[in-house]
Amino acid sequence: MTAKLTQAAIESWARLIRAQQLLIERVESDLTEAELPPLAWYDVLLEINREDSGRLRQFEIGDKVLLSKYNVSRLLDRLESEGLVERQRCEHDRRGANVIITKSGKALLKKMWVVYERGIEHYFSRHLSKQEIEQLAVLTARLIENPD
Amino acid sequence: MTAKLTQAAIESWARLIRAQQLLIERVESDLTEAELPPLAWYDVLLEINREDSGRLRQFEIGDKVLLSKYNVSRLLDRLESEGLVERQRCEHDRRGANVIITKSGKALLKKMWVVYERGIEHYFSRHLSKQEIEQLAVLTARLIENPD
DNA sequence: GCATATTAGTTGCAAGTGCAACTAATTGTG
DNA sequence: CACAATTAGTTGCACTTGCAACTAATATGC
Repeated sequence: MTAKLTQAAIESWARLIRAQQLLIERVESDLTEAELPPLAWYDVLLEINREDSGRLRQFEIGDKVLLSKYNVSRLLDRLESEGLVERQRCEHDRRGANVIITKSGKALLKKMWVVYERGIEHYFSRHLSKQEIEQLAVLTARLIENPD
Repeated sequence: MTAKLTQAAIESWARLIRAQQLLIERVESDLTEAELPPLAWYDVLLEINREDSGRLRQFEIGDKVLLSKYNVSRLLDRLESEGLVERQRCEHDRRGANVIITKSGKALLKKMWVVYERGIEHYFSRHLSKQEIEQLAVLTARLIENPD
């Protein structure tokens, strides 16, 4: 109960939050400038595209990209109306849908990656050594794994 | 132009983003559960409270908490209508306002910190050693400092 | 000193998000 | 098997955010 937080811990926390906000903001702004959709679209398309089966249930998408079910539902509405994904009735569980990525979804993924990759290089990896990148990966993995 | 991104860099980036999203989500959810306002309110109140002068211009708040001017404007509307801050006409620059924190603003800051502090301890510092916290602070500082 | 550009802040509108309530299918329990 | 509980997904509503347009005050350039 008595949280014995050091000043260093608070500062480190604050910087982690801030760094991520800045990075995302910069990449989003690059995407907007290139007249491309936001990162969330990329994330969803990427996860579907990654699957060997070529499809993903909506709740699986939600788990993977950290979106609540209603936001997945509505994000997919937008993607579908842009012809980037399709929803197919699921045979085994007729409550739900399998989502698949279309040809133009894959094309968009490619177009966005050009901008996204440059952003990661530019705002992130350029400023860190191989070892530092590895360190960061280890530490953030620990934070992700530990739900509390 | 030819971004030579390693797989390790991409993975490290992805984890940084993900870790921060999860941490924020957890803290926000703790705040909601405690029937307290979102983190953004805390951030703004904290920045004002930190000032020796006891006041901050709106654009300064925006710079500090990484909010666009229109969002600062509207967030302050909400804070002001809750009696947590006050806007005072600025003498030297009559376009703008000085924002000050009220007694109940300070009280809220304290109440929120109880929950926030526990979150930082729980989701963050508990899982890292002193050295790791320091490492993370150094690396994220580098990312923050380098605008591109 | 005056026209122009810039900066501070606000606001209308469209879009996105969170919450709670809802439908429909599935799973679990007796 | 029947009934309750859970899970997948959608939707209405209120609130938040992003963008662009706006007002008003200050700074700049000739």
